[in-house]
Amino acid sequence: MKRTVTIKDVAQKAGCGVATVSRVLNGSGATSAKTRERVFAAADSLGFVFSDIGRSLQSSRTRTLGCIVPSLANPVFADAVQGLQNVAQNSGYQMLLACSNYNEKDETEAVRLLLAKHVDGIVLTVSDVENSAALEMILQREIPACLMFNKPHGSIPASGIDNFAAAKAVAEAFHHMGHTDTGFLALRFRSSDRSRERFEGFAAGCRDFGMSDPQLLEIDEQSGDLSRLLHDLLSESAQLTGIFASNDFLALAAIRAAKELGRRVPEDLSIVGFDGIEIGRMVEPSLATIVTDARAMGSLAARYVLDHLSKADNPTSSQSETETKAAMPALGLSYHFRPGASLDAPGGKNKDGAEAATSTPSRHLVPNPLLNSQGE
Amino acid sequence: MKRTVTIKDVAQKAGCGVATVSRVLNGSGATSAKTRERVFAAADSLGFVFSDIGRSLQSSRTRTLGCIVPSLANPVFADAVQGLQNVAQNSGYQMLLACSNYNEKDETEAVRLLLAKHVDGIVLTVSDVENSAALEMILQREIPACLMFNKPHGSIPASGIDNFAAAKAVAEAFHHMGHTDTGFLALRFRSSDRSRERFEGFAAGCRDFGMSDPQLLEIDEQSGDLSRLLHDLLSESAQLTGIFASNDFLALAAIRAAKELGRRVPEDLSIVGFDGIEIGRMVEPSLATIVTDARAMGSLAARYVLDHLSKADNPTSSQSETETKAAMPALGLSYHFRPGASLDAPGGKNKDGAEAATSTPSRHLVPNPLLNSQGE
DNA sequence: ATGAAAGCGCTAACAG
DNA sequence: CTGTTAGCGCTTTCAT
Repeated sequence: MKRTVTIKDVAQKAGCGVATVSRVLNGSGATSAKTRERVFAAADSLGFVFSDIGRSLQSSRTRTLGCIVPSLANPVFADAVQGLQNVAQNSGYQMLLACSNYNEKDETEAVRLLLAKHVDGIVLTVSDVENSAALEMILQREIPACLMFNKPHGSIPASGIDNFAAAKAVAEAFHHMGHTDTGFLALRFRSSDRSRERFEGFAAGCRDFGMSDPQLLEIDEQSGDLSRLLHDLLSESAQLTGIFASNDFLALAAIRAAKELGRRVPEDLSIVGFDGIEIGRMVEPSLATIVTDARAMGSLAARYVLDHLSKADNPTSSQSETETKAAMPALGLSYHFRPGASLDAPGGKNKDGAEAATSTPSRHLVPNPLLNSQGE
Repeated sequence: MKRTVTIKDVAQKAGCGVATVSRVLNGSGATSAKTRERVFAAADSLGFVFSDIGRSLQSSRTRTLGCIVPSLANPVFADAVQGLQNVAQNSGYQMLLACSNYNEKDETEAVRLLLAKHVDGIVLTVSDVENSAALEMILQREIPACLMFNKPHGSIPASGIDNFAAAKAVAEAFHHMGHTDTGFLALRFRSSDRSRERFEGFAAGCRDFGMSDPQLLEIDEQSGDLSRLLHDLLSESAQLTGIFASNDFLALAAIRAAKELGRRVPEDLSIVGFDGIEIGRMVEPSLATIVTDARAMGSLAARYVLDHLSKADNPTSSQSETETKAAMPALGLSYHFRPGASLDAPGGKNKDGAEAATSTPSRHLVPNPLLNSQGE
């Protein structure tokens, strides 16, 4: 690897001091036209680029955001990262990305590394907000941060939707179709607060609508392959007419498993997902689900963090004067229920016809000032 | 944001010099048990973490890999990044991720930023290998790098498959089903060397099998929304019985568009994709496609780069003595054709029955020494 | 308008 | 065994 060209090299070639080079190339301080000329020429011919690491050491800012998601295999997270990435890029920030692989050890280690790298802010999704060493480290360091998909924690806000309410809307949809015996299907139930919130909301909804309590169908990630586990689970709960899966991925897998078991979807079993990934609209039957805007979650979180970088470093920041440091509520995003062929009345005898599916009144809009028309 | 705890603070609290702290915490050099004790205690109570930026400045290594992909919205790239991420993480490297948004300007800018941040290596996918300012910068800096999805360029290897050959296999599949009039559907044809290679391979295959030359159906990304453009394109080329889309995303969109136009797939129009994303197996009709292992492309590229970091910095490196600097071939990966319901004989009268689809002899295995059983 | 020098956090070389 | 110091690349006073 070629030796790096430093500001010294440029100074030497231009026949001036390093300070002058800095001033010229940064447009700071006054310089004479002739020096400018020589410096530009020298820098150019040498292919000089400022070293961000020298710069960072001096300024204690890295113009880098850290991001931690469980995995990129789930499009929901990939989308969120994309949203974050776009915002960051447009603001001249780079992104250090780490995956927690759904486990807390990697999560904590990732934060440690990001802090060591002195990222200016962090956007992340943790498995359990209430019990995360990673979050504690962030809180202690008082570095600007924002959660995605989770609930707010301490002074750290969260961009996401109201999982509880959304899950309740799913119960409503099932009820609307005449279901009473349902199940909630979850992978990593214990270690995912999102999963738990959705279950609670669903259960509450079922109670509200006079349905039986949903049965918890939990999949232990470690014990074998998903498809076999699903087969077992579905066989054991043949009495259920509807299943709410904690995310679309799982819902899709469940549909496949049900089909393999010879159960028709939705005639024999209705299935509803959560997330609203695009694929859901292309599969057969199309997937009924809660649609969320993962991309927006990423953008919103990124914008929040960028807006809260230390004032000194962020002169253009639009921090509102009225904002208090104490309360840090959720950055609420809208969601809505998307009907799909995977949900019908038990036995497929939906009397209302196709219209019934779309009549469920479940669009929830939460105006968000941070989300402006400029998009990302 | 709380002031960062530095090695000096620890030294002061432990009542010793900074060098001692460094020695103790890094396990380098000899130290007495009592000092060790005090240093650990001090560091611990202060919550000290080494600053990578100070370290990097001194060592000129960042333990960071740069990665540039067109977008994360396409699961193919998300998977590749995931593969890269896993390898990097396991080797103690972090990843700076940038998206080029399929345009060369962002691509070049991203490289500039990564170089400024002094990443130790770069893994990327460019739109056009033959004409990439980004690649030139990398070449000039002589920083370890590896391409993904592209062809090798100069001394930069590429992990990927043989697009030309794979596309030829698609022609074979069409021919096998009795198609003669086909089209090649591409988005961003001009700016994607992958697209072009696939077209060339497909055209060559068509010639080999005595079919008509495939018609090039090009979509100009800028001129309106995809679905309308597809409608137009499909309407104009009603005489074709088969379409090969340059990637699965496009294939899926084409299927949808065809359906909307009232054309049955595959009876009226067969469609084949490229990439083998998982969704393809869940849609209706299931998508015939070339299956590639994007994840492996990422892993392989990462491993290549890690193996080629400057020897001095990478004592454990397993660089082969025989490897020459001159030739830099492709890091070939295997691919295979996956039959699907979206491809049938014209008119849906496939005489061979379902078996025909699977009989296409097109599995290509390329043993790769870099890809060991340890996975990522 | 410009150069010299301090200092950001760290490691390595050199003294003791 | 341990402390002192130089220097990594850069910006920023402070002189000139």
